[in-house]
Amino acid sequence: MLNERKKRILQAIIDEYINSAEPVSSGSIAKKYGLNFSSATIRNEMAELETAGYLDKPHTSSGRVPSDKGYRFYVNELLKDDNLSLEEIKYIQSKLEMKVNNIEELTKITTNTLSEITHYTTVAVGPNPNVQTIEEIKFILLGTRMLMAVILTDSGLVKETIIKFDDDINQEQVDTLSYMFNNKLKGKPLEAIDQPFEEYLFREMKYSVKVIRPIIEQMKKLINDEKDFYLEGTNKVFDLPEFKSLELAKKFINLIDEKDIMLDLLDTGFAQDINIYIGDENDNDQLKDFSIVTFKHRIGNKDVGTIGIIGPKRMNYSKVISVMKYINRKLNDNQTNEENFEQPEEPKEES
Amino acid sequence: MLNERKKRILQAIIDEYINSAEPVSSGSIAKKYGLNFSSATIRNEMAELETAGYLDKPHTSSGRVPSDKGYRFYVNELLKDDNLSLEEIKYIQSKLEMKVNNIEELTKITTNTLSEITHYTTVAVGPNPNVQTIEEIKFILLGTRMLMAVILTDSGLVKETIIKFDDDINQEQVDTLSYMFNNKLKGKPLEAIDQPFEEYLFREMKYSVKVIRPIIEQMKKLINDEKDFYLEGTNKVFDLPEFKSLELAKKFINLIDEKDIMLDLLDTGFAQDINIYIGDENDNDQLKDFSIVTFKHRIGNKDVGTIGIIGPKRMNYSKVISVMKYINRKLNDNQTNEENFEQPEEPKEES
DNA sequence: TTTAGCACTCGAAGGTGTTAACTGCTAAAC
DNA sequence: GTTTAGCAGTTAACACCTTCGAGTGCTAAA
Repeated sequence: MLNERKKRILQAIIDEYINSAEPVSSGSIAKKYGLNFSSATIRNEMAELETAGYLDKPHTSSGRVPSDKGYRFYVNELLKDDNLSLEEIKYIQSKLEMKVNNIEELTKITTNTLSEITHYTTVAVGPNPNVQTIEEIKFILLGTRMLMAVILTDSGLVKETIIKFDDDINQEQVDTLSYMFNNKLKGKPLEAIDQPFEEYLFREMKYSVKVIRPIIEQMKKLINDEKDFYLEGTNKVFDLPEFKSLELAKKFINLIDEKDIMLDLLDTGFAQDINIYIGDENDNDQLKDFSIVTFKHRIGNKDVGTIGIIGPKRMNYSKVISVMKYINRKLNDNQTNEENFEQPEEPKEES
Repeated sequence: MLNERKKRILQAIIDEYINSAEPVSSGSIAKKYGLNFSSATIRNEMAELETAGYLDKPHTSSGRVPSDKGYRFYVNELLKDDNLSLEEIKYIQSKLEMKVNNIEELTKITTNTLSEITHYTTVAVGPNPNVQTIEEIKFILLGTRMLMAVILTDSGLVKETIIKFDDDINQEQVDTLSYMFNNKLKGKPLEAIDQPFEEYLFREMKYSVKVIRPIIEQMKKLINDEKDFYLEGTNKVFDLPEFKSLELAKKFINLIDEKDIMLDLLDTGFAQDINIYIGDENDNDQLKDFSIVTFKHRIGNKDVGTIGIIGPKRMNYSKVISVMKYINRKLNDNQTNEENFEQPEEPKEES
C-alpha cells in the first residue's frame, strides 16, 4: 500500500519522534536519515502520509507526529531488531541468575530488571488463579487458635495464609482437615475451594461452622487476593518530556495506582507471547495516551504470570520488544537447564 | 517569652498558612481571626516576630511565612485539640474493626486509614527485628527439596519463608532441625539465628553444609528483609499546592521510594509515643522541606511497629496528632478487649 | 500605644513584537 | 513526470514591557 519511499520516510519520522518527543520536520529527517531527497520532496510525501492517516500535525506550521495508525504500521511492518548492548545483556544475566526461592521473587526481579533497562514503568501479575491446580495443601497448627494453611500449585507457586479461631482447635482436627482437603482437592483448580466444598465439609466433618467457615473464607481470600501484583519504576515517568505537565503526571500516577485497571490490562487471555496495545487500541479510555506491551511468562505451557510495560505511545518499541524477548528466553533457559522451578514431584506425606 | 498578643498573632498566621499555603498578610488575619487590632499594629508585631526568628518573608513586600522555629513553637505551645468529626470517627472505627488475621494486615489497614483521613503520605514498618524474641520455629517439608520455615515471635508476628535445596531432604532431618532450632532458640532474640548458631548446627548435626547453609541464609534474609514496609497515599502529594512544581513532586516521589531513608526516618528508638520532626530537625538533608510525625504502635509494652506521616512543613499538625492519638487508643482497645493479638500461649508440639 | 495614611516593593498577569522553525505552493530544472 | 529551489504564510516560543494589586515599613497624628 505504501511505496518504499513512504515507508522509509514514515520510519524515519517515527524513529526521530521516539527519540526527540518533538514534532518532526521535513528538513531534519532529510539531513539525518540519509534520504537522498530534498526537504521539499519529503514534505510532499509527508502531506500524503498525513491524508492517509499515518501522521498528525499539532498545528499548521509544525512538524509531523505519528498517529496511532502510524505507530501500528511501524510496529507491524517497520520494526527492526534492536541489538542489546553487551552491558545490557550482562546486566540482565546478572539479575536473572540470582538464586531465588520462589516465583514471586523471580517476578519481582524480572519486573525490576525490565524497568531498569527500558526506563519505563513495569507491572506484573502472578498466574491467573483459575488456571492453576492444587498440588497439595498443608495445615500447620500455630498455637491453639491459629492455623497456617499452605497451598502448593502446579505452577510451583506456594501460597500461605494464617487463620485465627475464636475457639481452640487441636492437632487431630487439623489432621482430619488435611486429609479432607487433600483427598478432595488434589489436582483440582484453585477455585474448587468454594461454597459447595465448604458445604461438603460441613456434612462430612463433625466440626462446627466456627472452624470451617474461617478456613474457607481465608483461603478464598488468599486465592483471589491481588497481592501478587508488582509495580516498578513509577518514578521513571518524570524523566519523560511528555510528563512535564504536572496534570499528566498526576493522571498517570493515579492510573497505575488503580489495581483493577492494571490487572485488567495484564489480563491478555490466551493471546500470543508479546502483545502490543497502542493508544486507542486499549480498552480503557484512560489509557488512550499510552502504549502497553505485555508478555506472558510460562514454564512449559503453564502460565506463571504476565509482565507488562506501560509508557508513552512514542515508546521505544524495538528496544522494549528485544529486551522482553531476551528476558523471556533467559527465563526459559534458566528453568529448563537448572530446574530451578520444577514442580515438587510426588511430595511425601508425613506419616 | 512571647507575650499573649504575639502568641495569638503567631497562631493565627500559622493556622492561616496551613490552610492557604500562601504568605499571610497583616490585613487578612486582622479580619478573619477576630483580633481587635488594626493591620498596622499586627504589622508591627509581625516585624518583631520576624526578628525573633518565628517568621520568614519570601520577599520585601510579601506576607509572612512560618519558620521552622515558628512551627516548633506552634507545635509545642499553641496546638489545640482538633476534635474529629463524627464521620471521621465512624470511618476509623469501621476500618479498624475489620477482622484481621495478622499484624501485617492490621498495619496495612491502619496505614491506609491514616492516609485517607489526613490526606498525607503514610509510611510504616513492622517491629524492629532486634526487639523481638522467638516464640517458636516450625519447619514444613514441601516436596523433597523444598522446606518452609515459620517463625513465631513474641510480638505475635508470623514470618515464613521458603527454602530450596539442591539435594533431597527427608522428614527425619526436618524433625531434627525443628528440635535443634526450638531447643536452642526459643525465647532468644531473632538475631540469635546467626553465624555462631550456624556453626553450632554444623558441629552438632551430621547434615552437610548443603542443608544448613541455605536454611540459615534464607532465615537471616527473612528477618532482615524490609518487606514489612508499608506506603500509602503517595499520590496524595499531587493535590498539595507546594507540589505544583514538577521538580519538587519528583524529588518527593524519589525520596519516599528510597526505603533506607524511610526506614531510618521511622527508626525513632525508644522515644515517646508521638514524635514530630520539623524541617531541619530531620537528620536527613533531603527531608528538610518536610515534616514527619510518627507514632509507635505497641501491644502491652511490646513494640509492634512505627507508623509515620510525611508531608509539607505546613502540615495540619493538630489534625494529624488527633487522628494518631485516636487510632492509637483504638488499636489498644481492640487488642485488650477482644484479645485479637494475644500471643499464642503454650503452643503444642505435634507428637 | 495604636492607627490612618502613604510611599515603596515586588510578583503575577497580560499584551506586544520579534524570531525561528516549520509548512504549502509555485514555477523552474532535471 | 518527478524533483527541487525559493518564497510567502503560519505558529509557538520568547523576551520585553506595562499594569495591577497586594503587601510592607514608616511617619505622624490620635
